[in-house]
Amino acid sequence: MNIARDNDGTVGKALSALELVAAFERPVRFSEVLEHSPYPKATLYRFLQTLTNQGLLQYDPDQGVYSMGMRLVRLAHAAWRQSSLAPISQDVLDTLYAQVGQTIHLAQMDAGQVLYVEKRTAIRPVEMFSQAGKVGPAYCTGVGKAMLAYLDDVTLEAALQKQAFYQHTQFTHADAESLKTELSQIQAEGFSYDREEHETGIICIAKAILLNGRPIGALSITTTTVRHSFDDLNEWKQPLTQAVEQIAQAAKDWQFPTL
Amino acid sequence: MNIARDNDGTVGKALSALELVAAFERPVRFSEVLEHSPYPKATLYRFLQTLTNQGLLQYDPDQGVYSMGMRLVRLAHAAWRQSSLAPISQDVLDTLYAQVGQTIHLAQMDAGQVLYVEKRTAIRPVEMFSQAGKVGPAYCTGVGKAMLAYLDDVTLEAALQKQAFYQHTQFTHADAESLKTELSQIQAEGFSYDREEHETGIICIAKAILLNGRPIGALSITTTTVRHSFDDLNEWKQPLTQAVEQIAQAAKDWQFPTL
DNA sequence: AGATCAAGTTTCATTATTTGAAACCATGAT
DNA sequence: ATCATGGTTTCAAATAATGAAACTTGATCT
Repeated sequence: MNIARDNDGTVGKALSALELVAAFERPVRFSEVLEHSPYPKATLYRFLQTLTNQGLLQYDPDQGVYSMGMRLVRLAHAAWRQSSLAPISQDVLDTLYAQVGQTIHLAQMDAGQVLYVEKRTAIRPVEMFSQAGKVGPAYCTGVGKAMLAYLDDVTLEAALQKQAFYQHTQFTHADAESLKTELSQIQAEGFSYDREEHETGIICIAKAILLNGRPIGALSITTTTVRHSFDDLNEWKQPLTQAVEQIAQAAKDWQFPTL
Repeated sequence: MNIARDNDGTVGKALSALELVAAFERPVRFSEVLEHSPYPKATLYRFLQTLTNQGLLQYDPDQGVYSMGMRLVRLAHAAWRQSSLAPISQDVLDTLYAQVGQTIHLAQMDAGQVLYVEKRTAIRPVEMFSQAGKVGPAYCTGVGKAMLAYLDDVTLEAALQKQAFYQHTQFTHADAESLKTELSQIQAEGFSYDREEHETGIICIAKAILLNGRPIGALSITTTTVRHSFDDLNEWKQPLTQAVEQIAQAAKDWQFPTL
């Protein structure tokens, strides 16, 4: 959905410094960040200072380490309510889960990657953030391909640029060409499949959620090769389509609650 | 925990523009934001453009509206794992909830406000982000006062400055002086209480989670006046203390997993 | 103790970015 | 056709960011 996200101005650079800290999955020292940073010492230092001031990072003076700030959680809460499909999809997901009894994922796109915003599983209903906000690749997941299939040319090219095309399994698409061929097929058919492209034994059927022709998210039903065959996936087309349409309608209504 | 967060530089200003959008709880037009903004048209316009480029906002060209971007959710996910108490507290919270059977809140501090990061309730285990990331006042909640009580003078003053002291009920602290008196008492006693200060009928006992003398969060057990008296709250002192100590220990261990 | 070294912090002249008034453009209403 | 409204672009002036180098701190070694 997003195109460039290159360094435009100071804000872009500061945010890229924030991502550097995020990349570590633990609190980090200044020097550790510096090693991975393209910025000179003084510059990076000031970035981290500013980000800390702003609450996007927090600094522990005892250990001299930086970690991600809680302001992000508050902002994400706003993002969640304001523009994720999750809050308007709760009931639909519950119904769909009751119908099919398989793992369900609701995802959106962020910078060419898949971002999971909600799910339903057999174990522990939902585990807060540990689940939401997770990212995954687009080129080898059902939801990812479903959304890519409906992107306009410019956005698609930008997104393809960012795909790693890492060969997770023998079925993973190896390059953009191969993927593109499947994308047009997905668009024609309306459904996208993951045929053990991401993980052996895991398959899924997915469908994009469209609003005015643009993909605003995707919904998938996942299962294993042990429990189901590829053909079985098609039996869920009807409930999946219904759920997708309901979410699309809810999203439309949400756009302008005031008008 | 944070002090200033005033406009330092371009990053600070851009983020304050982001907050403007967040304040609306729906997608907004440019002109709506402009009305509430201290910045001139062209400047705000460029801020929103930059933020959109960076994925902190998203723009819907059909409706011409901005809303919070999904990159925030991804960043918050990192924040959540890296520096919230939630991931390391799961087991402790489960145990505590099993012991007391009352609503439990785990909170941290952000810019003088209370930020709820995890909870346990009777209904629907947890509701993802709709719960996490919520903010509340510090001056009239158990967790808020517990944390305030252990802040150093400078940080405390900055935090008090931000309290609204809105008179929610007849028991709400009306000013900083009155609150300060209770804070020293809380520090002496080690426990903080909400005696219907935020909402009539709702009471709680809370305790700060300390690391090297600094409050890194707080834990509370909430109930109602219908079910329990003020004195009853004290029966939870022991399990509450134990839970707090376990979380503090876990936080200490987490600081340097590599050493 | 003193010397050595690494990590973190500050300075300041240079350079690049941001700023915002005003002009411009697009769209829809009168 | 004209006017308003909301949105977008321009460009010289004002401001903020930059980064090499100097400095401070604190830990480790001799």
